[in-house]
Amino acid sequence: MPKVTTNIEDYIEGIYEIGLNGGDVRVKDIARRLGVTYPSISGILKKLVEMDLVHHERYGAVTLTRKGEKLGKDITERHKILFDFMHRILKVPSNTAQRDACGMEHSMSPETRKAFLSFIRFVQTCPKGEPSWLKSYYYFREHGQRAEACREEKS
Amino acid sequence: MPKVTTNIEDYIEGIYEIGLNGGDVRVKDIARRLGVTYPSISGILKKLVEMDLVHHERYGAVTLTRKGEKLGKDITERHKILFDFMHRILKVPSNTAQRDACGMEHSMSPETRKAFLSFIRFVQTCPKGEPSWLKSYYYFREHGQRAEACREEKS
DNA sequence: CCCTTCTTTAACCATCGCGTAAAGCTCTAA
DNA sequence: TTAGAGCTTTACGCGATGGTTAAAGAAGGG
Repeated sequence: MPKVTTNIEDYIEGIYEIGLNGGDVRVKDIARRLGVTYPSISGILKKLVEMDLVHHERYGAVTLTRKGEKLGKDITERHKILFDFMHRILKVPSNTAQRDACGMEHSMSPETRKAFLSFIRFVQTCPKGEPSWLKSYYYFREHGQRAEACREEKS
Repeated sequence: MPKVTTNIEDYIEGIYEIGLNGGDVRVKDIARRLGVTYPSISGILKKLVEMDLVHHERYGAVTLTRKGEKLGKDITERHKILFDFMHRILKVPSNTAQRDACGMEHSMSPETRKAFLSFIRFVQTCPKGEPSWLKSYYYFREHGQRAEACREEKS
């Protein structure tokens, strides 16, 4: 039984996201998204079927099994969490955050994921909008030292 | 010229960190740290020499070139930054944070790295010790909703 | 100077991840 | 209804990666 490599995860993620658009997921769609040739996809699909991650019969559309669906959703969410944290909170430029998330998403444990997600929610549900401490962080990063406001923070 | 794969990075990181203990870095040290056999190291070293990342002559000790030193330091720091953020700030358990950092360190751009580092410094240099908003985050993560104190935060 | 320990060489192996060429389906449009 | 375009699969091959074992060859301490 083949192992779930990062490449496999990328394929499953791709298939999952193509599926979100509605409509069948065809070999050509996957090939286009991943930037490889049709035969490569055929080969990978064999492996994915063997691993019980996708359903696929000759010349048919590709669908994720329950297991594949779970994995696809999982990776997609890890990606989104990392991206959101880096881009929306750390304010890392969008394309950089995307690239980094693509690599990092494969190594994120469920525990870390939960911690990041809570953090994002914590920031985004702040009743006052962008939290003051976050503004202080941007200031700190920009100027190399703390703003005055930060020192008045309540305990 | 071989590419700098994540594996190569792991070897360089390993060599760099062994070197920090002082004393020569020998093939056996690297083998023990990376959990592979001596001949594997000999093989890899050929590649690392070719890539101008290490100096090494037959039966001699291994030293990093300027380029290798830079890379080793770089990766080690990315690892540390990720680990510190996840463990010390997000409070992800140490061993989990270590494992995640090992994978994620390879995909961290300089920009993201700077942002994380600033964040850690921002938290750790808080004049009042652990910032109140961070306590609020732990509370939020634990209880699924914000503590009262958080709503009183100053702008 | 010998013996242990370290290191290297040589040969080999299993995947992996992709490609090309060519053949085989499918489905549509005339 | 059939021809052809487009999609998919098969067969084959390739180069890189990342290791292994077996055995030979240095180094160095007693």
